[in-house]
Amino acid sequence: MAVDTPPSTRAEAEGDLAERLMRVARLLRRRGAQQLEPWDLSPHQVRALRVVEREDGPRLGRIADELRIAPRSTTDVVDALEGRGLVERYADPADRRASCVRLTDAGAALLRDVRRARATGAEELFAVLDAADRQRLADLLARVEEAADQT
Amino acid sequence: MAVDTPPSTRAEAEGDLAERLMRVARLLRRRGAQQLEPWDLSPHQVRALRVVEREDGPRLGRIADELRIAPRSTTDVVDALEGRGLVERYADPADRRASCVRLTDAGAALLRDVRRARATGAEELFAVLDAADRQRLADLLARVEEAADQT
DNA sequence: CCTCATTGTGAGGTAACCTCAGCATATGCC
DNA sequence: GGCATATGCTGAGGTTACCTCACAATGAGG
Repeated sequence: MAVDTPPSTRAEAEGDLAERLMRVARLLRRRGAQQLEPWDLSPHQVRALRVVEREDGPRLGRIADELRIAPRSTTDVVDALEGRGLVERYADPADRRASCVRLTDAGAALLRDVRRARATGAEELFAVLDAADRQRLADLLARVEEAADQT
Repeated sequence: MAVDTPPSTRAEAEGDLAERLMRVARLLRRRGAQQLEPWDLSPHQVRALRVVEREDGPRLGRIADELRIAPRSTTDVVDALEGRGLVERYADPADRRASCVRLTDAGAALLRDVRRARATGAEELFAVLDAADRQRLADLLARVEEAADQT
């Protein structure tokens, strides 16, 4: 059915590189998902926790922007996290309409564990490369990323 | 709140590489999603089309395995695709319980277009790297992928 | 032939999104 | 100050893409 599998064309080679990268990313994501299975957290929830940590006391709206979901949906995400005692809401001192969110001790600890588990998974995956090759890989990716930022 | 941002630790460096890769993958995915927006297809539907092309007449169950969804869900995916005239079911000649799925001409054409759009997006993203660097990147990724396959 | 496994699908449930309406509060303008 | 308008969050209810369970049709093995 006219499938051109020979990976020799120029455009094909680009697609190949992209697909390869996506496959490795998938491996990484899958490993990460496995790692955080024991905690029974969705990737989105972890992402929310990370935003809360990074922004240190963001409002719900801020979290919505960061997660690229509707403000209304953020309410539910934070509710779930708060229900598990991982974060807590507190009144924004500067605006009485708004609530801010911060990590509880349990949340901070969990985030630390998740991060470590993830790093372990990554380390495992990249173990085939020696330090120099890992550095090369990181540099190449950095260049791509940087160029994309400016576009 | 005790966030260790200095990216100098060994474990941090691994996490950094992984995150960088994920960020680039996200750029790629986002570009891809934009590209196939005009067709109003979900990533999953495109994936299903690709499976149908690659396997050339797979049963529904096969598609389910490939997409890692329940067989029942595959019925809906194929229904949607068939409703748009991108694929069609036909009776499996070897087993009268089963249906197989094949691309229509429209489906094949669409897949071709999507592939081209994607390749264009990838080319754009990787344009900062010259051919040699792209090759290096592909090789590094290939080594990681290959090692992971054997694990 | 009679039992048991397998294939696809109808029915109905759940989780994570969404939009819209509304309340409480802030902000800008006179 | 007083009032219109914008903003931040949440209740209500819808959509989508999954899921499990039950079942009819068919295949396969004793």
